[in-house]
Amino acid sequence: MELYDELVARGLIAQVTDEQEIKKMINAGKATFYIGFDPTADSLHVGHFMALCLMKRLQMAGNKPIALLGGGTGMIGDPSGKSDMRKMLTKEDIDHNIECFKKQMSRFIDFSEGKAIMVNNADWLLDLNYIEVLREVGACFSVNKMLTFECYKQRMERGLTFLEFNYMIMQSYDFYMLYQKYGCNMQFGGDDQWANMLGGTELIRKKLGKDAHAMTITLLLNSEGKKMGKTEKGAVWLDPNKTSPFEFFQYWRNIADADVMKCIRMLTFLPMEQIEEMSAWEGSELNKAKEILAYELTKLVHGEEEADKALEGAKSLFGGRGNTDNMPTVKVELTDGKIGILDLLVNTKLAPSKREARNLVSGKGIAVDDVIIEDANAQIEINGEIILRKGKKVFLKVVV
RNA sequence: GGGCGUGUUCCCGAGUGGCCAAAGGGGGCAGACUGUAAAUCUGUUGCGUUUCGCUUCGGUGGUCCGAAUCCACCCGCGCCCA
Repeated sequence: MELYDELVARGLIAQVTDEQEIKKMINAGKATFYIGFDPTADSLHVGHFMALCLMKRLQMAGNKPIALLGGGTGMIGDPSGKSDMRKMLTKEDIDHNIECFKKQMSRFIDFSEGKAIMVNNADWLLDLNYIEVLREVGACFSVNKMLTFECYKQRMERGLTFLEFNYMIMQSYDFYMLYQKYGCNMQFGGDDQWANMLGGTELIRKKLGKDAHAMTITLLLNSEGKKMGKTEKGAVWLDPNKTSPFEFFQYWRNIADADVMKCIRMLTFLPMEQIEEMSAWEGSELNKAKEILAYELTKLVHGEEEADKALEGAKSLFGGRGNTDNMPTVKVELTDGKIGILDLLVNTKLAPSKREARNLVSGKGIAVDDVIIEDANAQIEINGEIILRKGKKVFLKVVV
C-alpha cells in the first residue's frame, strides 16, 4: 500500500488542500514539510506524539521533515479552539521547554545527515520590525475574514486579545519563511491548525505566486468526543519523569472498548493486515487488543525494555501473581517502625489530604498487602516493603 | 473615558443578613457488578487532633452581636457608546 492510502486507511488525514497533488508528492518522497511545536510545557504529550509519528512515516517514504520549534510563536499563544487565553509564558520558560522538546524529539526522528532539520522560529520572529511586518504581511490579511473563522468562535464570545489575534499571522509567516529558506512546500498539523495553515498557503500565493500545501491530522478523540491523552490530573506526558512508563501503559490499557481499534490504527506502526484481523475482535477479546495497544505505544515512547517491564508489572498485579519488581515505588520515613494509615496515604500522595485519606479508608478503598484497612487509626508496620493499594488499579510499593 | 452588567468551592450554577462549608447538575474518587471496558446502582467530594474546631464565596477596608449576602474603594471580565 502506498503511503498516502495507508494514511487514509489509518484515519490519520483530516483535511487537505489538494489531494491529488499531495498524494503524488508524498508517495514520491518529494515533499519538504514542516510541523510546528509550540513549547507550552516541559514535555511533549500524546498529540505531539501523533505528529511525530506522522513525521516518521513520511520520512521513511523519503520526504524531508522540518521540526519547527515555536520559540517565537510561543511568546504569543495560539487561541485556536480555546475558550480562554493561556497564561503567558516567560522567555525563560520557553527556552527551557524548547530544550526539553529537543531531547525528546530526537528519540523519534532521525536528524542526522540532513535527513530532517530542526529550526526555531524565534530566529526570525523575534527581530521583526512592527511597521515593516504590518506593511509586508499585515496587508495580506483581511480582518473581516479572520473574524469569521471557526477557530475563533469561542473567543468571539468570551474575548480575544490583539496579541493572540496575531498568532495566525505569525504562523503564516513561518510557512512563508520556510518556503523561501528550505523549499518547504507542505505543512502538517493538528486539525485545529487548519485555518492557521491555510493562512500560510495564501500568504505564499500572494507574496510569491507559488503553491504550497497543507494537510491536517485527525484529532484523536475518544468515543465521547473528548481529546484523548488527557486524564483528570492533566496530560499523559512522554517524559518518564512526568508520566512513568507504567502509568503510560495503564492509560492505554484502560481505554474504552469503543476506542481501542481507532488508537491502534492511528498510533501504532503495526502493519495494516494485522490490524484488519484484529478489527474483527469483539467483547472481552478486545481486552487483548488493549494490551497490544498499551505495549506497542509504551515500546515506541519508552523503549522495549520499559514496555516489557510495564507489561510484566501489570500482568502480575491483575493476574494475581505477586511479582512486584516493576511497580512504582515510594520510600517513606518511619518513626519507631510504623506509621498511621492516613499519614502513609498522604505521604505517598495517594491522597491529597488526611481528610480524603479518611474517606478512602471508610469507603473500603485502601488495602495493605491485599488486606482492606477499615480503621482510620490503624498503624501500619513496615519491615522491608509493603504493597499499598488504592481502589483496584492504583498500586504502590512502599519501602522504608 | 461613559453606560449597563458580572465575579461563589475542580467546572456550570443556586444562594441577597443568622438554619451556609454553602442547593442542584457535571466531573473526580471509592464501593457493588464486570473483562484493568461501557452502562447501572451506592457512598463521597474545603482542612483538621471529627458528636467539635478552623479557613473559604475577586481584593481591601467598613457597618453589624453576626456578612457569600449590606456600604465604600479597588481589580478582572462581558456587552453597548467613544
